[in-house]
Amino acid sequence: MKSTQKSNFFEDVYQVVKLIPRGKVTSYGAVATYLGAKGSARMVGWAMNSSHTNPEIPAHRVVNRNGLLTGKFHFGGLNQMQHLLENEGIEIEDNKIKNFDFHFWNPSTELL
DNA sequence: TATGTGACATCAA
DNA sequence: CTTGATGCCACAT
Repeated sequence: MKSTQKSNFFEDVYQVVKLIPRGKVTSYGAVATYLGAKGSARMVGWAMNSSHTNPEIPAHRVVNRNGLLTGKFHFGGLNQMQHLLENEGIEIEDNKIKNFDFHFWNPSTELL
């Protein structure tokens, strides 16, 4: 167990993000709290940064606590993230998700 | 071992 | 409304 796995933390983040239903979004802090790393929302963002090696990670469904698409600059195009979200039925305005509360998917509550 | 960094969160002014 | 500062934890060098 030293060469087949990188870090459970990243893996856990990926698992949770991949479990996000279509048309739903979550926040870094929510995922961090669910993983037990409460207060370490940055770690989730870090994991997302590595998610580039994991094409199965819908990172576009992970936004900051304000529903703001802070990470869109890391996508291929600046509109890529917004387009993906809009494609799932989520409305975006000014780089921010509208009805964020409605689209919010809390792993600690929904996933359990 | 120590230092720097980060797609955040939260508070204060 | 905006900007600045601080805390947090894991990873890279």
